[in-house]
Amino acid sequence: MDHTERLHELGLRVTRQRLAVLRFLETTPHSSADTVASGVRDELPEVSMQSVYNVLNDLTALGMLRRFTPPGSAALHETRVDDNHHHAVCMTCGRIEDVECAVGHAPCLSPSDTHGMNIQIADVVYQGVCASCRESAHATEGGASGAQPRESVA
Amino acid sequence: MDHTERLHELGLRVTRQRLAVLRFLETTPHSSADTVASGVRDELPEVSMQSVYNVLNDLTALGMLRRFTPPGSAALHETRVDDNHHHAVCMTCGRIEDVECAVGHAPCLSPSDTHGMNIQIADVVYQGVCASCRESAHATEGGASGAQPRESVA
DNA sequence: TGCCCTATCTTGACTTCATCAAAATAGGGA
DNA sequence: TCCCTATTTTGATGAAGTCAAGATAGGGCA
Ligand SMILES: [Mn+2]
Ligand SMILES: [Mn+2]
Ligand SMILES: [Zn+2]
Ligand SMILES: [Zn+2]
Repeated sequence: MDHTERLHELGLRVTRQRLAVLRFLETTPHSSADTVASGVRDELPEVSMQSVYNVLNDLTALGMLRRFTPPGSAALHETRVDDNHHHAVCMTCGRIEDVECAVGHAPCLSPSDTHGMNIQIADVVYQGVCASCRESAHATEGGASGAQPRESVA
Repeated sequence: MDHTERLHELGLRVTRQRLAVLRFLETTPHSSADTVASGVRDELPEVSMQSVYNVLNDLTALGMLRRFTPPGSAALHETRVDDNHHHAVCMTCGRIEDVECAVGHAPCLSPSDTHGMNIQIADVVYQGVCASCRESAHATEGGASGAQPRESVA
C-alpha cells in the first residue's frame, strides 16, 4: 500500500507536505525534524518547520511513523513501524544502526516484572562505539586529536 | 562506602551541593534537574540551577549517577548504577517504575547484531499504562474526563 | 466542473530544558 | 592559616518543540 492509500485509510487528507515527509523518511530513516525539513525542502521549498512538526506528530500518533529519542539529541523518525526493532547509537560519532530484536518475536515487550503496567512499547537504545570510531581512536593512540567524547569534569 | 568517600576516590572535592544532590537522589530516584533543585533547596536554599546541572553532569559522567531520558520529558537521574536495570513509564500519568532485566545477568547488553558496535549501555524504556490509570479510564468509560492521553490529529 | 466547508498549513510568539562564559567563592593540601 | 584552583554563581544564550490565530487548499457534493 502506498502513502496516499494509507493516509486515506486513516481518514487524513493527502497533502504535499505529508507525502514529502513520508517520501523523505522512506529513503532517510532516523531523521530529526530539522533534517526532515531540509530534505523535504528540496522538492517543496516552502514547507514550514511547524508543518514538519505537525506531520511528524500526527503520523507518529497514528502509527504511520515511529519516533525515538537518543540521549542528548533531538527526536528521530522512521517509517519502519510495527516490528519493534531497536537502535544502536555510537557514543563518539552519533551513527545509528537498526538492531533486530534479540529475543524472538515481540521481544522485550515482556519485562520480568511490570509492576502492573500494561506494556505497549519497548524502546531499546544501545550505546557503544562503532567500528570506525574504534579504529580512528586506535590510530591516534592517546593523542588529543580525532573524534573525542565531550570533555568531562576535572 | 558513603558519598564523601566516593567523591574523594574520584578525586573530586566534597561540596555541600554535591552531597545534597546525592542525598536527595538517594531518597527520590528518577528526578529531573528541576525536581532535584527544589528538593535540594530544602536543606541548601542557595543552590543555583547551574550547579545542579553541573553536579548531575559531572557525577553522571563519572558513573556515580545514572541518567535516562523518557520520551517527551526532561532527563531523570538516580543513584542506582551498575545494575543496568530498565524503566517502565506510564503513557497516561507519567509514573515510572524500575524493571529488573528480563534476561539474566548483564542482559540486553548482547543484541543480536550490533553492526560492529561495541555496546556499553543498554537503555530500555517500556511505555504502557499503569494499573491505576487503567482503572480510572475504565471508571469514566468513553467519557471525556479523567486522565487522558494528549489529543491527536483530526 | 466548480463551490464550500474545514482540515491542514503558515506565521510569529512563547516555553522548557539545557549549555556557555566570566567573575565570585570555598575545598583542601602545604 | 594561606593559597591555588576546582566549583559555584550569575546572567546571557541556544536548541527543540509547542501554542494560537489567520491563510490556504483538500475533497465531498451539486
Ligand atoms: Mn530504526
Ligand atoms: Mn531506575
Ligand atoms: Zn562512531
Ligand atoms: Zn499511570
